[in-house]
Amino acid sequence: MIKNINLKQLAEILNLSQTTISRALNGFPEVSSRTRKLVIDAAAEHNYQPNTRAKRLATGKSLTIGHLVSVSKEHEMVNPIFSDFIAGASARYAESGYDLLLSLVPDEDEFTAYKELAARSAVDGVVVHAPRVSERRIALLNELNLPFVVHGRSSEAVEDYNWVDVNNERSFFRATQFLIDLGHETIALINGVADMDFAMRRSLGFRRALSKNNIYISDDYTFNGEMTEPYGYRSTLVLLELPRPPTAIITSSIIVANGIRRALEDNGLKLGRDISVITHDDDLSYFRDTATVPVYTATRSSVREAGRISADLLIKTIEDPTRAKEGILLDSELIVGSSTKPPKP
Amino acid sequence: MIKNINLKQLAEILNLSQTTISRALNGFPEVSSRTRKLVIDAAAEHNYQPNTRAKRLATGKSLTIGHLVSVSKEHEMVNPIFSDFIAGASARYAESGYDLLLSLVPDEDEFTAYKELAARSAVDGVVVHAPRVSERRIALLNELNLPFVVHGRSSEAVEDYNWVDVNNERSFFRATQFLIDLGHETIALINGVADMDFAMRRSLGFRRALSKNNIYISDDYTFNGEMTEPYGYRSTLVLLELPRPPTAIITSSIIVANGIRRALEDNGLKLGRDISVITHDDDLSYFRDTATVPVYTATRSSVREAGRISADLLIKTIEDPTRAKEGILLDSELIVGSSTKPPKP
DNA sequence: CATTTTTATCAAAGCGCTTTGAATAAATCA
DNA sequence: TGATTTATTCAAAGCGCTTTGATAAAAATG
Repeated sequence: MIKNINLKQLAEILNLSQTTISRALNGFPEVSSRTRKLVIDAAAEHNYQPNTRAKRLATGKSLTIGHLVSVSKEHEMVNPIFSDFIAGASARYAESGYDLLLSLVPDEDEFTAYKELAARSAVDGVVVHAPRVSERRIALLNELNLPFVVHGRSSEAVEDYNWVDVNNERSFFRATQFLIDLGHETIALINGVADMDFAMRRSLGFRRALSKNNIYISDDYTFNGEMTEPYGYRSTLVLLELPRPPTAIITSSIIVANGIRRALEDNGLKLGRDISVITHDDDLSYFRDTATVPVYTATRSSVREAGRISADLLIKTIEDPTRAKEGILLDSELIVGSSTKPPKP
Repeated sequence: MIKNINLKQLAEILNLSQTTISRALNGFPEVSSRTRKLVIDAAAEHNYQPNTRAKRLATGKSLTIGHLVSVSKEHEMVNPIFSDFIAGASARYAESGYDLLLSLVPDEDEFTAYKELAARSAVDGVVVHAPRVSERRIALLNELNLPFVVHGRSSEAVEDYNWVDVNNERSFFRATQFLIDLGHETIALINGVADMDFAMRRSLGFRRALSKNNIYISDDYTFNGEMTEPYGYRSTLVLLELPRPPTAIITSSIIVANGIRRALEDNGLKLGRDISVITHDDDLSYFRDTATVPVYTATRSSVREAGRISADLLIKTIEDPTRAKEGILLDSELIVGSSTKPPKP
């Protein structure tokens, strides 16, 4: 059985004080290089690692970053992008010695969960996922004085805060314009839940492109909901029932896009040829489109990269609390695939 | 700004010793009920929560459970089931006051990561994800004396260990038999990575059904790989090129199944009518099939439920280290959907 | 060479809890 | 009523680190 030793034992072995060992291992200058080498070697030999619990109490830091992911009660849905986001963030945390505390909370308990985390001083900072247009969590976290970074933005927030977001409005504006340029005039939007900030911004971009081109689309052509595959399927069926079905559909998630395609094919329609589709593509690892001509025309932006960048920003904020708040706007690419064609005459 | 107080301050406010307060809040019997009420009320009023760091050092427990998820270097792929698994586990941890420490590590660093976690005493136990047929982590964790539960099993392990698994062999045996009963004789298997234990067992079940029915299938009909959508697509294209394409396909993931369907449809074939498909369905929240007649015939088993059960087993093991090791075998249902029909004559 | 400065090391305090062992007050017993 | 239990409460130690302030030895200075 592998046994670990503690600082005191290592001190006895080396015949040095705990102070010196602690300093040697933490890179303080007031240790002779000979001693430091001795200490480092002995630590490696005896498999010494400072006890996390003790270190945290002594330093007053948690060396932990919290991610509270809320689980929609209605569908018990976990946003699938979060695993890739966290993969990016986790890599950055590891570099700086932070642990990642993950908590999936029913969305109605979200508020309490943040308060509790702060009260018991469990984390040095948190990442706010899935911000709404109007987001009470931002004010709360400021009140709690808990450093945070928002993945996304919250349009109605009045105070400054750190955020990392994709240019959703521009993204969907371009996507819509692209379809219009191809000749489409009846375009549907299958979007996320309406009060999510990203959904609102995408809707804005969509509508700006339409109005710029003097195209009017009735509300029958837009959908808001949790971005599941069946949601894409059902919404598309509704669209196909309309007196004048759309010739193109824009959607917010590749998972929804899969549902759209299924609905099309169930109705004997072919993606691209019969109805064009553009999706936002978070570049999820298990859907990564590596074909030479991608299946979907997409506004693509790596959510894993966003995770890395958010983690980086958060760590900087934690380590320098006086740091000015920063917003980082990532751009998405418009990747042309085979799901978009001019409308059939 | 919301300020939190500590035990000492609360003791001064109440004019009681820290001992009494600690005991009152932790439910010890030697506190008068009047005092206990006083303490609990004051704690609530002043928003007192014991400092996590201090509590952990004092108790010698981390009150934290680690999940190390390895990220395949090759595809940077994060297994999509893990978010639903963790959603289930997280709920159980919350009940008992455990935090969840998540670390996504490149698979070649996996071993070191466990060692480090144990050496610095950061967790009270871990969940082992994605066990291989031959799994060194089991011996390692036993050596480290770190409680653990394996999600899945490792067939070549010699020692006892805690595990929670689905009956993969039986599941795929039944699925295969179901296809054979429908009249299929040329059946393909698009499976996970070969050295994963679940993939091996599913393959076993598949082959057992075939040989029981005296059906011989060449290796050209079986695939092993990371379960992405493009993998399902590409494998299916290969199958369709065979001199004698399969009339049915079994696969290990609904995401792969999506790729299969896309490949079929790109070739003018219809799921079910032209080629039957059975998939294993982990009941992922964003793919949850709620149709009255499910799209896919599937061996379904909720991975979220598995998460809950694994968490429960791990907590029991942590709280009673002498507890005998336990294996929990979950069953999957064979849900008949519209993706399976008798083969075309 | 005596004095100041620098270098290297250490003992002890402190982080905010839990827990041990003692003390006091109240209740019960003989 | 005095002796014994029982019910409450408390002071102090301890968890394993980091950090402060002191000290001794070595080096630099005048």
